[in-house]
Amino acid sequence: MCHLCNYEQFLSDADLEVTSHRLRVLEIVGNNSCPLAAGDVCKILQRNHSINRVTVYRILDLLVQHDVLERISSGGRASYYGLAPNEHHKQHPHFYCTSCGQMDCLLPDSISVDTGHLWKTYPGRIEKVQVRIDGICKKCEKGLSKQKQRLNTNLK
Amino acid sequence: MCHLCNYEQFLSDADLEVTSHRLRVLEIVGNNSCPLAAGDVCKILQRNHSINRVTVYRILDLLVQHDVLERISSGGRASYYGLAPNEHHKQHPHFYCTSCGQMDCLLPDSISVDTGHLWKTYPGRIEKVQVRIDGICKKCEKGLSKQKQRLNTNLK
DNA sequence: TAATGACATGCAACAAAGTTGCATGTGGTT
DNA sequence: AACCACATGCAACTTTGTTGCATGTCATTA
Repeated sequence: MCHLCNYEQFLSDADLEVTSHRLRVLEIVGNNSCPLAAGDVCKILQRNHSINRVTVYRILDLLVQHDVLERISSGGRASYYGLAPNEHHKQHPHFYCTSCGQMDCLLPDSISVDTGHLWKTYPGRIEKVQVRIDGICKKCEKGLSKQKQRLNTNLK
Repeated sequence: MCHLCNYEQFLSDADLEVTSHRLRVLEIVGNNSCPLAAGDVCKILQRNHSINRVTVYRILDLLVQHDVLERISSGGRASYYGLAPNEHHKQHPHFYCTSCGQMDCLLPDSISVDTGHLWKTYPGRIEKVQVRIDGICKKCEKGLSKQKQRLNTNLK
C-alpha cells in the first residue's frame, strides 16, 4: 500500500529482530495494493527465494500480534493480511469478490459506521469492528475471469 | 431465532424438496439464538439422528444458495449459518468472540452503516454488506471459560 | 577462541473445515 | 416391473493452518 514506509523501522519499532525473511514478508504485504492471503505471500516469495511455508505463517502471525500487520477475514476460507492502520494508513473497509477471491481496499470514508451506541452498551470487550462488502468485482462482471483469476494472472 | 417460522413452507417456497434431513438442519439453525458452524449443526443432529457430515454441508450450501440461510464469516476458520434476512428477520451485525468462538447476533440497529455513497460509485456489483464486531464476550472476560467454551457446554 | 543461550527457520506430521466422485437408497412415473 | 431424478452415504482428497522437534545463526560471555 505504500512505498514510503520504512519497513525496517516498523520492525524495530515493534521490538522485533530484523531478519531478511521478516523484511521480505512485510515488504510484499506492505507494497501490495490489496491484502494478500498467506498462500499468496508464499508463492510470491518463493519465486525468488527459498522460504518455508510455516515460516511465512509464523512471521505473519508475529507481525499481526505486534500490530504491524492486520488480519482481514474474507468471505472465503483464507485470512488476508494488510498493513495495520497507522498514522499514514487509515483504517478502511474491504471488498471481497466472491467470484475470483480478489480482496480490494476501499477508501477509508467510502462507508461510515456509527458504533457509538454499541461501545457504550455491549457487555463484553470490543476489539475490532470489521466492515466487508461482498460482491462481484468489475473484472468478473465483465466476464474477464471465471474463477480465481488473480491466482492465474498476478501470481504464479 | 424464531419459533414462529414455518420451516416446511420456507423449503417449498424455495422450490426445494422437503426431506427430514433438510427440515432438521433448517430447524436447528433457525431455532438457535445465534449462528451455528456446520460442525455444530452436525454434532447437534448426531445426538439424536444418524446423518453424514457431507450431507450437512450440502444441505447448508443448498439453503444458502436458495436464500433460506445466510453464511456469516467469522474471525476464525469456520463459516457460521443463520436464517437469511426476511420479512420477520431484519439483517443485523454479529459479534464474534475470539476466545471461545461463540458468535452472537446484535440488534439490527445497534450499529448504523451508511453505504449509500459506495453503492452509487463502486464499479462492481455489491451483494452484501457485512459488519462484524470481534472481541471478547462477557463470559470469557469474567474468566468463565478459556477456550471453545461453547463446544463444551452448549453442545456435545 | 570456544562455549553458551536466545531465537529464527526448516521439516514432517497433524488437524480442522470443507469438497469431490462415485455408490447406494428412495419415491414417483411410465 | 423398469426407469429416472434426486437425496444421502462413504472414502478420499484439498486447502489452510498448527505443533513439535531438529537445526542454523548470531551475539555475549567465559
